[in-house]
Amino acid sequence: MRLDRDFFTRNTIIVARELLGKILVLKRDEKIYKGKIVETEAYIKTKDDAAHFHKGITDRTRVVAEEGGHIYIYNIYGMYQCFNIIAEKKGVHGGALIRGIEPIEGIEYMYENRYKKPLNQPKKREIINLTNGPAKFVMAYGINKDEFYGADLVTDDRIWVEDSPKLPREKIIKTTRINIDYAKSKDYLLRFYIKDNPFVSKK
DNA sequence: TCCGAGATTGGCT
DNA sequence: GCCAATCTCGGAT
Repeated sequence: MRLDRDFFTRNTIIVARELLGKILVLKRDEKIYKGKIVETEAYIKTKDDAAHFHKGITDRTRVVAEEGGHIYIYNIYGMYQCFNIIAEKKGVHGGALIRGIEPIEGIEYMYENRYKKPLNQPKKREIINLTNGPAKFVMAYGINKDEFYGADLVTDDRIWVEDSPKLPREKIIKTTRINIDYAKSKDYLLRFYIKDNPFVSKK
């Protein structure tokens, strides 16, 4: 069952943590992609200079001002894109970066999108490498900014998040975020991942 | 096989 | 010039 508005319009940190274990579903050309969210990071509205919207909303980040459930995609390092789910009520700024996904359905499509060749006798390492990073699963799903920037996971008919049973507390690891050494907020414990899951980008 | 350094790349500020 | 990243290749294990 699709997560509704009430899931996304809560506090950013709660949304980021509870997204673990949920299923990101994409339907394109009658092809279904499904994957379990295994790693997230929260970017929050106060005292977080690692957040793109820290100094206020710009044209790049305009969707962050929308109500929770919208999709914020940004370009990074010229060649990659990262996928965030906006949280909080309209006008409050916060979002969760999805950093890792475990493929569940449509693995053959993900494999083709990543390696530009059909899936045939894949190595275990190749499967892990499909979706164990924030730009990797975006490439695997074939998501791009032009197509999905600002889309709404609550109402869109191409992409949504499906509910799943709440994870037990001991399966959730809470730690520091990745590659934000430049930020004063680098030591905030705003990264969450599922313990022992191989599709987590970094332990 | 694993790990670190270096190259890659272009929009944003 | 900087950056919510990734790939490749070399040398070490």
